Amino acid sequence: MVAPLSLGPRLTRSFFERDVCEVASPLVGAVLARREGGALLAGVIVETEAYRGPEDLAAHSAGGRRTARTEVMYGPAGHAYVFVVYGRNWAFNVVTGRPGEPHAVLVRALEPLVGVELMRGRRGGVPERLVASGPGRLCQALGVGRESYGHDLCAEGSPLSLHAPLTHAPARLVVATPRIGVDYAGEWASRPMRFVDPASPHLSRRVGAASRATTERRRQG
DNA sequence: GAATAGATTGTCT
DNA sequence: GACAATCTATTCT
Repeated sequence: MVAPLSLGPRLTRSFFERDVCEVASPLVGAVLARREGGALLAGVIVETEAYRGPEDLAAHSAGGRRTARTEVMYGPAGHAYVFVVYGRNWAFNVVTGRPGEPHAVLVRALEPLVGVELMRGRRGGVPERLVASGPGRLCQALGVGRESYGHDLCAEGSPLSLHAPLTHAPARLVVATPRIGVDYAGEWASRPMRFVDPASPHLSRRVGAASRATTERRRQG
């Protein structure tokens, strides 16, 4: 009997209270976990995007827009912002910064780590590299939906949680690129606010060689 | 492998 | 009524 894999310590509120890019970058390599009754599902984050309302025209909180949907972004950091895109797909974000700053990090892709077969089954038996390689795909794999809206990811016992990188995992390369699907956002569309591990086969999109050369940097594991 | 079209529904005007 | 921080299948090379 193999001992269950133990996740790293849960990330604390102060981790999320920094600038949104200072959170989005080190989240690459961190672990997103969900507990469903007895089952544990988890994956290593390999792709994130930072959204910095109100000035960021790509953010739902652009221009200080404050509605029932965006409300949680105006609250304290470390809470889940979940929304629907294109009718059928859910997307999972973490609120960052200080209360009143409507910032959030979109988690776009995971490397399945725990509960892989359960997640794969939910995704129609697709190859593992497609199990959580996109915002909608990872929500489907983890069973994240509207009921996760506003959950406090830092609270002890919360079914959704974020954890520090596994201690024995090798350091990951983190590359910044423009964000996906925000062409309507003017100059904000080209800003390097998407953070990926370019070596991962689990990304929603591969990273081009050009952006790799200009923006890559090493991060402590 | 790359490009394209269609699906489908919550949210906001 | 229009649109969207996407996904999938299909149709090309």
